[in-house]
Amino acid sequence: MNIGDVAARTGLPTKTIRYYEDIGLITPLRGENGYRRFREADMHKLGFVGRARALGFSIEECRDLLALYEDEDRASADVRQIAMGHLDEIERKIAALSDMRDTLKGLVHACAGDHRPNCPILKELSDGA
Amino acid sequence: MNIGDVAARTGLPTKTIRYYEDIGLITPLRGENGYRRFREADMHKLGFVGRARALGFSIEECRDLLALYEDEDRASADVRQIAMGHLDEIERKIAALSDMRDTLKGLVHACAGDHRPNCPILKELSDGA
DNA sequence: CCTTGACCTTCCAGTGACTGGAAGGCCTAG
DNA sequence: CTAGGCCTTCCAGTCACTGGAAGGTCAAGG
Repeated sequence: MNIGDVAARTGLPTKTIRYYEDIGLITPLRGENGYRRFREADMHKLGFVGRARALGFSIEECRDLLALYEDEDRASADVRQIAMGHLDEIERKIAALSDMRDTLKGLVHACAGDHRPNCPILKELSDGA
Repeated sequence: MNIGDVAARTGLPTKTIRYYEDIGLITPLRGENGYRRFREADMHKLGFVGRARALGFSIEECRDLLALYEDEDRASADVRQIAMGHLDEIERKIAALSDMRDTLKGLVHACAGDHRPNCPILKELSDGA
């Protein structure tokens, strides 16, 4: 299979697939014409990485997860630890964003949003009161 | 005032302050020795940008907000629109992260996390079921 | 046989918002 | 006169791609 077919099947852009080869996540074969030749296993790995990325795992976490996936003697505890670390990270991001949202909501609510210059949003940014 | 004092007072790293000059957010004066010389107005702007960044506004949004702040004839509606656009962005990010969190939580919960290799997290990433 | 257009290749540069580090000038205290 | 703590510029790296240029390959149609 050529890269275009793999892109269509996995939903990943060809650029991204080449990038994943660059950084050693996958190692497709090469045809005589220099084209990448993907096996089912390569496709499968790309799907795996795509789903892990969609859950917000970093590339390095994806690499670790892939390694665990391919290790028949893995301990599920190792997988779980990566997932829990990532879950913590996500919770922290959500908390930070929620704080921003609450503050912003208050400011937007307090702002008349008309033709006049008076604006509590700018006042807050200016004073930090 | 030298950059170190400004950094201490605003809480921004010196590197960041120099970067903000690079991209034209501030324009401190220069002493005969080549050192940056910051006026109160520069400090004030840096505080403004620091607070806007803490609320998650992008640098370009900060630039626009600063311009509005310095425009006595601004309409508060323009400020409000920037803030509301950013608020939307934040809500979308929170929603995306919440989805990830929910999925991950379910998977982490389903995983025994012991010495055995069987792992629903890997299974999900592998199958996308 | 030739051309067209859709593929594929590599390589380089840019994104956002910094951050780290090297190499070197300036300034004050002892 | 030296030590150290400032300051300067410039270059490179981060993360995970993304865009684009220049060029090779392949299948179909004339």
